[in-house]
Amino acid sequence: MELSRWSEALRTARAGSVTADATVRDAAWVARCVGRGTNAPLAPADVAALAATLQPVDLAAGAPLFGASTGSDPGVWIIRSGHVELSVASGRNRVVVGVLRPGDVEGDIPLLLGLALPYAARAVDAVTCLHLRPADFEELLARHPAIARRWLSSVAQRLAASHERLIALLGRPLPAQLAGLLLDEADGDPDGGGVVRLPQRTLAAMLGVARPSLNKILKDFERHGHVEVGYSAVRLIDIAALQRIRSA
Amino acid sequence: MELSRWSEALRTARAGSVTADATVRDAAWVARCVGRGTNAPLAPADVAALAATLQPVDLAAGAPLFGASTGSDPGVWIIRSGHVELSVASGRNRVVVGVLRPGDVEGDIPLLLGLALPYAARAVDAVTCLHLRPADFEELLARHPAIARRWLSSVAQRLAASHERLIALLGRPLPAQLAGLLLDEADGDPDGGGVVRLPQRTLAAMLGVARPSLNKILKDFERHGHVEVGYSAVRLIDIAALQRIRSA
DNA sequence: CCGATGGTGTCACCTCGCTGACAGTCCCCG
DNA sequence: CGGGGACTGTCAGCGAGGTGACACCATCGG
Repeated sequence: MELSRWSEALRTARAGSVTADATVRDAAWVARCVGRGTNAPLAPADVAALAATLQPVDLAAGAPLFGASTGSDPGVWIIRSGHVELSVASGRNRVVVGVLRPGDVEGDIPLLLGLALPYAARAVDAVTCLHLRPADFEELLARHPAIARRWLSSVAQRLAASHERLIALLGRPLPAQLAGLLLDEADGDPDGGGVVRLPQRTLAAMLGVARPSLNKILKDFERHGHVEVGYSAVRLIDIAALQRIRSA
Repeated sequence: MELSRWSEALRTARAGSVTADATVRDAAWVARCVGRGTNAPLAPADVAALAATLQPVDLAAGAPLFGASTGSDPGVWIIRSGHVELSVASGRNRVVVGVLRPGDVEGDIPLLLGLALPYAARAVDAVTCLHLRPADFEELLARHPAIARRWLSSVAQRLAASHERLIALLGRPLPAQLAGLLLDEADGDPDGGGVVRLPQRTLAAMLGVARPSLNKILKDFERHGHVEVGYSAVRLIDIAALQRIRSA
């Protein structure tokens, strides 16, 4: 059925530069559906309780979790400590489309849809996580109705959030789209304004826009003091101004 | 939080022609998330069994189900017979964004997200349906783990399908976008090729595109014998050709 | 049966963003 | 501590699609 494009990225591994951007785009959007923060299906207390039941997995920096090299291992991953990098092969280079942090839950939605994730995951530093094989996941849902109920809300909220972000992009001027994207994707950072740690190429792909066009707007924002453009990173300075531009 | 735009349509009832299109657009996309066919959370057998437990509701043609006049009645609606029209007020006219058919399930996702639907529903002909108030819905999920489990898959699939359709639109030439939209939204009709029963204005809004631009491409399709353009309806003639254009 | 309402078909003008290319800069790996 | 691969910054030319307006035609309620 039509859902198949969720994993088109992995299947169509051609290196053509046109499809490469499509691959990055799909993966980047799917990566926004990770269970995180208030949208995570499991509360920290749940995770602690489950750690006793389900075997934790320890990984050294650089070890792969799923995708490509591991032969695409289905199941749900729950990060307890460390960071995991989500990347997609595009041509002969790797583009990072997201990073998992402690508390994040990944893999449930592809499991529910019966599809593979369009990206590969690799431990950045030492990582501790829980891995639920599909059978474990089913048992978890069957034995803990309260968790199942929260998981339902979590899935709905995560998909709806991404859905809504996409709708908000349709048919708006590029500056408004970009401001919205930056605000949505900003990492809540220690020091005030957030940071978006993605290369301009990925940002452009997410908006379905050419990189030069995006760069122009970005530098424009920088000239007006709204953001600070760095290497593979954009720091948001004037949140209010960006919000104004978003809804212009 | 940002999910609020799901219902922005109803709240911001300004009649400005710019926002009117945004309203139509949002509503039309949300309407694609109705539980239908293989994505419905309930099998026909489930519905029959529940009919004994939960009070059915009968409505005459023209009666409102939810939205506007009923003061936005939350809950889940399950259509057993008849047709229900989903429409949104845009300026001082009503635009239909979708139609519910027997077996369709509507209202669960807004309930999970805690938001109102952005459109109003009205019975087109005599309608029989089941209405679950929020408490009924919770009880249904709590007492029938198997149904809860299927509901989880259903929600994931419906949102992912809409999500995926949106991604497929980004940055593609208009003809490809339109072909994709027509193929996705076509009503499986008795006689061979499907029909899309939406005014061009709604189609244009869904693509975030101006109506003249859409009309141009549509007439182009008609000239090539791919579709037949009617009043508030487009009949698909050459499915294969449209599929070719979609992935051009 | 008729008028109001809204849907469709089309145009000329103009803006926005794409194409494709090239130079400079930053990182990481060896 | 280099060197190659990515990433950023920028440009000129061009084409797709937006704007706003207008004429004509279905539909429906009275």
